[in-house]
Amino acid sequence: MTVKQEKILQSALQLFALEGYHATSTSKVAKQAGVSEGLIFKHYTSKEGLLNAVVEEGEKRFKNLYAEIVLEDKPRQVIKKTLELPFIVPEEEYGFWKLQFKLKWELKDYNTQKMQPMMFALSNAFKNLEYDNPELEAELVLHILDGVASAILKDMVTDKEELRNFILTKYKL
Amino acid sequence: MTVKQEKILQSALQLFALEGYHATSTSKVAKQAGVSEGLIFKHYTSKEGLLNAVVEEGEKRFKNLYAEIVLEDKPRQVIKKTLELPFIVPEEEYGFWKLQFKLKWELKDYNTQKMQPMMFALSNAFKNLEYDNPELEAELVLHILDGVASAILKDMVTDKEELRNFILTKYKL
Amino acid sequence: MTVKQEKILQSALQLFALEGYHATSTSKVAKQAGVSEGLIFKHYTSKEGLLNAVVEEGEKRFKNLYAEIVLEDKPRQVIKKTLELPFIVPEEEYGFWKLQFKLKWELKDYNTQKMQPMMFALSNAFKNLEYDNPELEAELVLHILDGVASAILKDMVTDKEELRNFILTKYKL
Amino acid sequence: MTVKQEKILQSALQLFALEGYHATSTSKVAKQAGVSEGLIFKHYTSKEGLLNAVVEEGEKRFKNLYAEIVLEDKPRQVIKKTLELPFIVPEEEYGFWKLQFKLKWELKDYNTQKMQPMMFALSNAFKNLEYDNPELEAELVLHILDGVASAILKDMVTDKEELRNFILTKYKL
DNA sequence: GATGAATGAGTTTTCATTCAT
DNA sequence: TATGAATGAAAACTCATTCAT
Repeated sequence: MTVKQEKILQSALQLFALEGYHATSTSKVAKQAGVSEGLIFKHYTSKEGLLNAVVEEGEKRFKNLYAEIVLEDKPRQVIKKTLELPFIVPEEEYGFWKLQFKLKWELKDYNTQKMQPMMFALSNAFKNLEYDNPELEAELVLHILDGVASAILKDMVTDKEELRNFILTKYKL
Repeated sequence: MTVKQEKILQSALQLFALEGYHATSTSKVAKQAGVSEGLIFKHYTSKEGLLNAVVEEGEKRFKNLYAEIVLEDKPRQVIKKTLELPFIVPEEEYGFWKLQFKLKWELKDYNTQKMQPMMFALSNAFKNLEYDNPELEAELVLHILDGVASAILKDMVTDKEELRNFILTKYKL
Repeated sequence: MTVKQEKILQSALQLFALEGYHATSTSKVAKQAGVSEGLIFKHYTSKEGLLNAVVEEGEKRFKNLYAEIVLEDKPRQVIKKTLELPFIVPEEEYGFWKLQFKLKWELKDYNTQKMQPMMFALSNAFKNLEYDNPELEAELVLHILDGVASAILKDMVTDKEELRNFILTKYKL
Repeated sequence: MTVKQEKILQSALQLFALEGYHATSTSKVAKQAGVSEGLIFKHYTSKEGLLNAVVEEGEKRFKNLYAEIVLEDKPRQVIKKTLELPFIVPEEEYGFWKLQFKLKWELKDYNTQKMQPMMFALSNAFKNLEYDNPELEAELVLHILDGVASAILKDMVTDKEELRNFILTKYKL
């Protein structure tokens, strides 16, 4: 991965996040990356290829993010860490995550399996805590996660700390 | 509003929902609507104008949808009806609502005030039920609503009835 | 000639003068005239037909303008009146005359014969005044007329009165 | 400036001259230049950009044309060379100059300062020759220049040599 | 006489992609 | 590896014109 190749990926990430995949032209990406348009195709073969690289990068960061959740063995901690996820993402990364959420709607076949390991970890946690319906509890937590993260990324949450505490208290965490 | 003008709006709605705004060309819309491409511009001045018309239509339906929630006076009912929203939308309308969710991400300045009346109705309801933190309770309900609706529209919820009952039970409704 | 028909002609005149024939769309003309686009075609059959009407109107005014020159019998007066022409046109009519000058360049076959009667009157005048080369004198006067009128219409002449006197003095008129 | 870029400029020049700016489509220009339409926009960003390039080219040739007049120090020669200008332009260049005259009417803000250096040279010449009103003499010469050039370019002058001699004799040159 | 909905061909412009260097 | 000239297809949009009412 050369410096310019990296530059392209970063620019694509930023622009796709800001304007959406379809609304971003390869020429814009090239300009922002400070490279020739041709180079994008040398490195990523097509615009879609570039998108895939961006998505893969997303997957990597995704895995990083919930790695410790999946590995966590204290059930309370699993739930707590999941619900805290949207609050611990640093603001510089909002653009990146916004893109991931955007792509979930924009792409026909955006990998939906991604959440499976977390689903599994959560329902296990609820099982250990002897909740009546661990699977549904897990599902609800993921929906809350999604709803809260969406709101935060769209800058609709004014007091994040307050919301976080409120949610954690609700779940007695 | 002539028949053809209506036809254009319907086609735009459908295609924007299916493929996204940027990925849908005006020529496709025209073809699907069975009209000349020029007519789109006669009636809606630009592609963006057409989008605005679609968004306005969305706003209308939105208001319809939560009209009875806002007018409801029994606090339990306000909350119940809100949380049931994603489950009562008929499947034929999924395309339409998918578009609205998509647009929230795609548009630079998608009207975020839209939820204000519901926010107000909900926090009032929680106040009447003497919850400790009615505003935050209301906010959380809206985030759940958003998360659940997203999941349903993306066809990620296998047993909707089950999920609905589970959520209502959680809130003792 | 109905009121609306007149309105169309006036608007066409103004817009063709301001922006040029090709740069003016029939829809603009209709809008400015406050009529439906269809009406233009009812009355003038085509955009070119409208142009012809404008040109004919131009010819009429043209004839009016040099009518008294051609009829004038004192030779000095013929020359004087010719050279004074650009200075006596009222400023409200500049738009109209600008259009005529523009059309001379824009149209392939703008009637060039129009000047013939003046040419004739002028060379006669110079003949009577016993100039050596009356035809060429006449031609030059017409070129001066054209150059001066162009400059005035393009708003390049700051002191019209001064220029007028200067030219008349030159010709001892 | 690549070969094709040059080709585009030449074709534009020719077509704009022949048919006028507004009446010439970019596709025509591309076809005549033997390039893809897209290339025009790569090199000149817009149709107007192409026009600007054409105008600039005009300005260059313009400067060339009167360079030696401005540098001339014998006052008689300054005036003579000015008035001879329309007669020494080779016929192959008529298309080009026609365009320049056309544009003076077609463009909203065609640079009118262009004549300033000649104006200056001429009034200086007349001052040196102790004419009563050097500025107005200069202005008149420029109007004559404009009128005569217009007539020649519109092919309205049958005997150019005759006219040239006549004018020069008038000014005793 | 007048409207305005509707069209089809055309216009300017954008875009992803290729290729010689 | 990297450039940038070049393309062809498609995009958004305009325009003169027709026609039913």
